[in-house]
Amino acid sequence: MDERYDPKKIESAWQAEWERTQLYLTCEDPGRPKYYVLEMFPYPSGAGLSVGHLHNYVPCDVIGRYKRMTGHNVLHAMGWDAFGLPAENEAILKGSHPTETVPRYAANFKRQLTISGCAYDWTREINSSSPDYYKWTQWFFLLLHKRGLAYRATGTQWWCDKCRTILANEQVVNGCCWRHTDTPVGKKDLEQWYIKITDYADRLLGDLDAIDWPEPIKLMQRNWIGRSEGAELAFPVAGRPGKEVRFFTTRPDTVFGVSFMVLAPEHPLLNEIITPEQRAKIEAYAAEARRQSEIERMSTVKEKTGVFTGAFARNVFTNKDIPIWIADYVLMGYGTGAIMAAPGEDERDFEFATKYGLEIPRVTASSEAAAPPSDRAFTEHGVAINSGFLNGMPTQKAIATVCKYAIDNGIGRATVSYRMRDWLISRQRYWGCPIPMVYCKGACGIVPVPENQLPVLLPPMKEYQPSGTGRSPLANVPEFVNTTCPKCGGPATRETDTLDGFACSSWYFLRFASPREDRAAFDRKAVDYWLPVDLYVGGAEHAVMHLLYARMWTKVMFDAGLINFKEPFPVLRNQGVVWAPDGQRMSKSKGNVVTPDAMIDKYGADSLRLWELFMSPYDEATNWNESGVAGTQRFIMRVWTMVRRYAEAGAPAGTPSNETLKRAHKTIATVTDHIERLRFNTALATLMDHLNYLAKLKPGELDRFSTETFVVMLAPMAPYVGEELWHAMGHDKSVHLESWPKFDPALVRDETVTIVIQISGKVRDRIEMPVGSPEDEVRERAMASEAVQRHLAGKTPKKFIYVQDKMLSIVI
RNA sequence: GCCGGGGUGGCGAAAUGGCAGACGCAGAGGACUUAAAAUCCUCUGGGGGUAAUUCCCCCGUGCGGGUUCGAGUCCCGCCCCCGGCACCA
Repeated sequence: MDERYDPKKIESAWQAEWERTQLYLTCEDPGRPKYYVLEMFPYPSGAGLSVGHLHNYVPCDVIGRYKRMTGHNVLHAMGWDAFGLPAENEAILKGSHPTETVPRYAANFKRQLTISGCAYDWTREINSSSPDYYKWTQWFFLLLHKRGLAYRATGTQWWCDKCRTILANEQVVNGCCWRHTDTPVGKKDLEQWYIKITDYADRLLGDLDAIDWPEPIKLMQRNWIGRSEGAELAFPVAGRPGKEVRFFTTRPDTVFGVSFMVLAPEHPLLNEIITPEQRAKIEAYAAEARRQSEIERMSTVKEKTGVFTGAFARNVFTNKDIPIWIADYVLMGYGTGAIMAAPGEDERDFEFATKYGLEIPRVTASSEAAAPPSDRAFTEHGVAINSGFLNGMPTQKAIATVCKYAIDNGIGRATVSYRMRDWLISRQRYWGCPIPMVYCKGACGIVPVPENQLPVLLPPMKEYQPSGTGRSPLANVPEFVNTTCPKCGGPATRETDTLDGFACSSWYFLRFASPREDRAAFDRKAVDYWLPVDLYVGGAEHAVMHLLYARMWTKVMFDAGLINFKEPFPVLRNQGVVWAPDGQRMSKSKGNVVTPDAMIDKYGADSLRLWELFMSPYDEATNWNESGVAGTQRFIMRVWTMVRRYAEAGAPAGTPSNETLKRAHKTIATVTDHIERLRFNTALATLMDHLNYLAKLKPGELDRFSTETFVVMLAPMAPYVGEELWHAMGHDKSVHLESWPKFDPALVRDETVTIVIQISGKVRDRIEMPVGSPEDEVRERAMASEAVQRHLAGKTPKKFIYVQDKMLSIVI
């Protein structure tokens, strides 16, 4: 054993050895419980991995190694989320090509992960942009299509001038493109593919209750799905037989107070109902709303505006004709694109009615006797007034009564509305998975590519940049576009859009179970064995989109009988963001990316890993601070010294002192508990504390049990040093194949405890007592204390509160 | 504006309602050394009392209240920081 710790020397040697012995190769083994730990797979960027990435990968690696030591068969693999905007945009920016950059960047990530000592089974590496992967992404799209969950629709979509492409609703941030936050988006009409995720809204919502996820993430998903109960009703358009305005309301009990209606400016009914005098004004307003920057239209501070259509609807409850307006605050994308306005009970309707001098009936009050406030809407639940057959009913009952009345009279029904919209999955981009659809020029229409013709290969293209026409660059490749109809054999064209990158990441967790399977997306037996994922870890920025899409696809697969579970990730945790030392996001453009390479070169991979674990709770955000790495390196050197002293003393096999033994068992108990709860920082602190004790022992007192269990517990966190020291202690087998040490509960228990004595809540003394001492004995000892007597100052205690083995509180 | 998370020494942070600051970083002093580095030892929230760094007291977890024998932790009201969402009928 070398006198000094030299990370460069041991790290490359052990890497080669682990490679040679295929230490991390994983196979199904029915004899052992499985454990599948998965990090959200990264997009391989040219900036390389940062120390921020490792704040996710190192803890997961520790869990993987720990679980292996506790007898689990662990699946821990890595892949690349390589298709999509980020990879394409980065390649464009550098004037290179994603087919060249992606493999290069991925190889660099792999190299960085390997030198960081992360134990992945690299034989399972996957890449979402390789044909043997995206063949099955296409297959899943066809599955969705077959099950009626993929459909084509014309949508008015956001358009970014800089990206020269269409954006999904989710990609519009504050009215600007999410990638060019200074570029307000415009609009373009296109026919595109949608995934009917709304069909799964209720299950996506309901099943949240059964999974172990951080509550804030669940809440964000609930809010995103945005379920609201209410009624869908219809009022006829006055003087237009057969025409009606359908609308959704959460407050059907206020129908008697509906004094006007508002349609979205894009509402298709408009053209048929507006009066000639109003047409010019309406069209100008609608054009304005459409052209308006979304910042303006969505601004909450902006005063409400609207235009009267000239048309009226018949409120079938009051039998009054009420004016129909349009306003940009009513959105076509939610509900039916039309609302009933009950200005007495809704704040926005109140504001609108006040501005335009519309009637404000009052139909809800806190009680039948009370008058509603005159200066604002009464939005709370209460009692119906001025409401015909609803009068006197509390809001809940009135809602139910109106819903029943609506069904009986053919006006509408109780229903549920969702805020979540269907997933627009088409991208007018080159770097994505081609959508396997064909448009027959004959009579067959839209025809799916037969499964045996998959994959539809992405054609090589030199000039792959968005064309700026709104069409995908693939439209410029005639050999790709022109094909024959799979049904009739006649001339046909291919779909030229590619799939949203989120499609690739909606099933990749299945692929790791059988990554080389070429007859199916996955091998059923392997998936039955490995899935669902036992621990899924990633950033909170994926709270809604990725995690909702992956959950939905899983449910579709379950429904299709392909898998036997409904939730892909029963346990989810979020790692905290590591900000740059300056408190900003690490990015290449800001020049503040700290790479693991630099840290490994300076301190060694194990020191870096320990600092990643130690610097903060893994799920909390923190600023990167290099000075701590020197501290964890110092810790490793002290462990090194301890083991060397142990080895030089001839690896004493003798019995340790009672105190040493107790400390060793307590350390095992605490470290185990903290790792199980992913409290890596305190797990390591416990080991440091234990080392502080062991390092003070004389060489002959350093016993085998304490020293060996220490190294075994350190090994998952610092795999190189763990391995080196384990071998230095005379073992031949890898430490990473050892069993996690067990503790003796009898040795963890203490015989005596320190009991805190408080007087009026202030600590005044501490006494040592045998564990389980009865209260009267503790009281007696406490009252005998000189400090207690001094603070009592002759007063008689009124009351004693005793917490067993912890504290005695004296109240005076 | 709404929703969520957070605010503890010079810094990163500990603490099932029960000894606030474990474990580290940085700093100070000392040992070793010709010297330095490394290493090891000691000290390190603020204020005060005392012969006493070792004994004792007071204050202290963003601010103001409250519950409790006891609050960093629970409740109410504010301030600030971070993230998400944007008139959701």
